[in-house]
Amino acid sequence: MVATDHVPTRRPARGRAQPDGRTVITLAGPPGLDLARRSLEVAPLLLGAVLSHGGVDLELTEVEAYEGVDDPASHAWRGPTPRSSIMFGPPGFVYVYLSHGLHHAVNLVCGPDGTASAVLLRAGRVTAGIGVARSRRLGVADVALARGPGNLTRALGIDLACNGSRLGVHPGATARQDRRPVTIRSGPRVGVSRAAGRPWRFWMADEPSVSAYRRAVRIDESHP
DNA sequence: CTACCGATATTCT
DNA sequence: GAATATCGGTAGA
Repeated sequence: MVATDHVPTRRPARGRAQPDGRTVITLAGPPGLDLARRSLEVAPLLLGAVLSHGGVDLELTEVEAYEGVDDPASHAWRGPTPRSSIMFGPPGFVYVYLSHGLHHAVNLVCGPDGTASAVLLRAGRVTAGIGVARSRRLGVADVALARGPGNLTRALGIDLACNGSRLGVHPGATARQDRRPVTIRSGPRVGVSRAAGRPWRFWMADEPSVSAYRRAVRIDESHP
């Protein structure tokens, strides 16, 4: 087998390419959205913001905040590793990881450079490109196209090739199309066993695209 | 509602 | 080398 010594080139996902070859993910958020704030502050502001990639737009309906070295549930808890180092860098970048060998999950890096803070994007409602999203999620009801972090990335065509790419942020380019006031609820994060008591999950009330809560199997309440 | 389990990169010991 | 994991689909009670 003749293999090249070069780094294998991943097939780029659809979307505009950046100079580094990765694809662009954009975010249209509310006025005043500032990813340099800590994730706990940013997370609720992201509800209603519109994330775009791979020909699909979706309105975020469920997110979770993860802090860094102070948050036992964060991948950054034990300090930087090759996987988590992106979270320790400047805000406005994208952290993608592979979960359980099967699903990708996408986070937006927040907080000042040198701190680790990120918001996991858990669910959204598709507002444009629904045909593309359906083709990536065959047989799934529209309301569930981006329900759950793994399904959200699948609907958008986000995978590890997006890890470390810069987010195109457009604050003030809102976001919600209807003017209905949104009720935001918060509660414990999904599938988290350490620091399971922290109510750092935020979602829109009465929103059918929000994923079901699942408590982690193993619970360690010694780190509340 | 709960339980199981696939499948694998990354981290931990 | 072993354990873990920001999960999701399915089966069964």
